[in-house]
Amino acid sequence: MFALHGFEGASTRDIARRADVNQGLITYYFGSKEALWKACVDQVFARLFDRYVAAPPTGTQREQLRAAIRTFVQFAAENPEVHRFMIHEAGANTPRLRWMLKRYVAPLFSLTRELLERARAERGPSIAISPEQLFTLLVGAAPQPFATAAAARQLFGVDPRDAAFVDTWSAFVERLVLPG
Amino acid sequence: MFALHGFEGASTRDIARRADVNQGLITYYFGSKEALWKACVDQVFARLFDRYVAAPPTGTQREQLRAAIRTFVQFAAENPEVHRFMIHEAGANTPRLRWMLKRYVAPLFSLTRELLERARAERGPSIAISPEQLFTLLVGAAPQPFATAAAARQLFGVDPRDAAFVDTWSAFVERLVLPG
DNA sequence: GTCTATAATTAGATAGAC
DNA sequence: GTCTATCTAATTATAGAC
Repeated sequence: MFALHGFEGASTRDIARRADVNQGLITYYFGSKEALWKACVDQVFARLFDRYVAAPPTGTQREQLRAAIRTFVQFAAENPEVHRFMIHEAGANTPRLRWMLKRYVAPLFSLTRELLERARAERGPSIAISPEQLFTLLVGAAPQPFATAAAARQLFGVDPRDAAFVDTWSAFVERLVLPG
Repeated sequence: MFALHGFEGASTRDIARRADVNQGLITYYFGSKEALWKACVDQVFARLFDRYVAAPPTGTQREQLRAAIRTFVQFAAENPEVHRFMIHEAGANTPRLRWMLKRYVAPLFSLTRELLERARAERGPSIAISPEQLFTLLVGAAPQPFATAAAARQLFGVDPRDAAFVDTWSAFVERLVLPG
């Protein structure tokens, strides 16, 4: 609900209804609407980090970078709400944004930067992208078809949730970062 | 306000306060909150189409495609709210989304497709991207640093509104689509 | 631990003075 | 055309029964 309607637009009543529980229980378990929101962010980023822990990268540095991109695209396909959380929150410099960036996004950027620098240090085709560009491309472009699935269906007549689409899209993003 | 907080999250009272007018005037001039939202979408897409009318593309088909990308990136830099509108609305298949897609986004996709196909028909380096991928890349990646400017400042220490940043970012997106 | 009931606030829309 | 005042409904949070 936060991903669909943003923090202000999502109502705790609707959230409770969707969860088939009483609205008062949100206060009982989380304390406030904001604490519930933070718990959602915690959960969704934990899902992302778990994925990297579950499938530790192997092979050359270039292969590891490619695998990391693929993992991220597949995560974005299954969890489009992460992108929506970011876009909803990143418009204004709120305490919620600073909390989410410091806690989750900045570490993710550091990991991305390290992967890229190691792949760059290797012999092979040159990689013409900065860490900031790579990260922005990943968090901006990779989740786009999944976060706007309703638009993709109406405009392109495709369903981004199809496994075939996810594979094709991931290959596309990988090729943007690692040509050849 | 709609771009920052989404349709449900933006209140007509706050909008009226920001415009230094009375809240009742929104009903007087627009009729409803939804009509005000549509007027905002009308205005912002008119700004985009005006830009293409003001600077009609010239040169080879490939140069025209490149110029169109640059125009779009610069528009996204100056109007980050368009991207936010899209992400806010495209999560669910609402009447508002269908209205915006049919009225503005579908025509934009058709134009993009035609530009790409004409550039493809020309001799020159091959362009390995489908119309759908190009469009998704443009509407997803190009506006990302501008729509999440607060995050870019905190994470990267750069201000996406700087003219130098916009130029560099546009060159990056152009190179993604048109290598070489 | 889960519920009903409700307090306090805020929402979009409207009525009517001027 | 712009304002104040207000209506109805929805919001978050709380109180208290069980």
